[in-house]
Amino acid sequence: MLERHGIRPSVQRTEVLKYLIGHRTHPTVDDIYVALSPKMLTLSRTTIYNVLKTLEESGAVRSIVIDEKNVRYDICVEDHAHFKCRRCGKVFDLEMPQMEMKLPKGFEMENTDVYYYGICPECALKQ
Amino acid sequence: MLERHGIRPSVQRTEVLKYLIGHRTHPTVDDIYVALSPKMLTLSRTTIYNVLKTLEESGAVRSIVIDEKNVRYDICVEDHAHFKCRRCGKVFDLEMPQMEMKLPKGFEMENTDVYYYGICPECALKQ
DNA sequence: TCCAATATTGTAATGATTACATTTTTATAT
DNA sequence: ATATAAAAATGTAATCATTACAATATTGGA
Repeated sequence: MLERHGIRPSVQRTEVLKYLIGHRTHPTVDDIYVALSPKMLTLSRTTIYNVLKTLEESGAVRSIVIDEKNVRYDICVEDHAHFKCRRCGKVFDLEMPQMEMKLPKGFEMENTDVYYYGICPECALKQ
Repeated sequence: MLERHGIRPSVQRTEVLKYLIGHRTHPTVDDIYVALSPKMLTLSRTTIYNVLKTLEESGAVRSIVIDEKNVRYDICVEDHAHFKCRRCGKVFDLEMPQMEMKLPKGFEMENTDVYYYGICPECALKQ
């Protein structure tokens, strides 16, 4: 998969990518670092930043900035929307809605981010 | 307007609100500070943060987090979308699109943010 | 006018991200 | 296998927006 995106595979790149594939929870840099560092004793946070930057530039992952201080990463790069639960904080992938927009003359739109906020099913049941 | 939102009017609150009403450019905290501090010599950045927090909590303004490090503020609190020009960086208010979404069972949606990215009319003409 | 509540101010702390110099690893040619 | 040059990883220090907090100032009502 790395090679398909023109990225030279290294141990660190492979592990970060594997983590993202296995954990579709939109982890932060720190989530990834905390998860991987016990197995990779010399792993550095900076490396995670570097790897994610490389992966994002090649289009292998996508970053999402939803309502908070730190950036999250998503292995799913197809067009989709995100839902953030304001109770538990989890971020879910949702289908992109059909949108009918009247873009004023002259605006050239390239892409769209859609973020929903509310309560997720699990938290809704708890109340 | 402040009183309508249950906020005690102070010089600082009034000036920040006036600035937002007069500058619909989605300014950052720093934009506001740089603009107002020459006229209010003792003005503090912290005050701007405090004022904006108060204004946002009362629903008088809305904050937007679009693709960057610092938060922007918008006096227009009605439901609308935002367009960010990737060339000049300006943020524009746009009409909220008609959206037809299939929200999976159990998700309780409260509000939605829609962000467009692309080239604004002015920058499109320049090229 | 006085007093208590509230707001403002300035400094210091926080915390995510980046810059950068050093070390390590990798791929290739010898 | 060895040497070498390019690329990647590492760790420390810097940056910068935001927040915490304590001190000072302002406000509105008794």
